[in-house]
Amino acid sequence: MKKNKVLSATYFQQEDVVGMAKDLIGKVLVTEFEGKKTSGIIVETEAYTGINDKAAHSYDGKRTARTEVMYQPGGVSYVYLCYGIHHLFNIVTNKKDIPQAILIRALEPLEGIPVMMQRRKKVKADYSLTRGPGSVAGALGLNRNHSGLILGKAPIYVEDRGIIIPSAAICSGARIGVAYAGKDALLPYRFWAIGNPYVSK
DNA sequence: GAGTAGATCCTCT
DNA sequence: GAGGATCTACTCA
Repeated sequence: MKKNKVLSATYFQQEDVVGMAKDLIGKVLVTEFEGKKTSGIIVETEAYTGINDKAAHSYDGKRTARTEVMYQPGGVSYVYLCYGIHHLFNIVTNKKDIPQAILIRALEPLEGIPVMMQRRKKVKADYSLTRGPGSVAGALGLNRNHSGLILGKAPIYVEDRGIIIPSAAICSGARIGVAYAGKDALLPYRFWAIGNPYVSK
């Protein structure tokens, strides 16, 4: 019986953001809000490498009230409202003052599926429940009030449940929805588990 | 099945 | 005042 290991903040303070984005595939993201526990296996991520990355909010060291959490030490949540509708959940990584983050794009639901369906106002469970970053945050009950929370304990944490995704089953490619970033949009900073139905097309 | 438009509100200029 | 790290539904074939 494998022991579930909660990833500590120091894990997220490594310098290899892209490597961590890949490593997070197969880990389990857990939230506990209003006494309701929801969790899912991370099956798709994107790395945002901060000041060098035109697609990141923190490009060129831009520092605003919104991006301030990205400058914190790794292991902090960054939740951002996009298009007035969707919340996107990120994990801040690297050391203090280095604004890098990993966007969680898709999960495979494990626990609390009825709660997720309720939050997403769905009557039947299908693959769209946690496919896409806006859906993930919605299903887990995250909103921008949860930005800046420390990961590693309730209500938000990431567990290693011993789920091994072989490197060969992880694909990488260009990111989605960041075409405005020019050539930076083509960087292979997106990772996903091959063949998983929850991964967006 | 593929392509396109609309929703909707916070944030920065 | 404009635009965004998106999703869904609807149209057309």
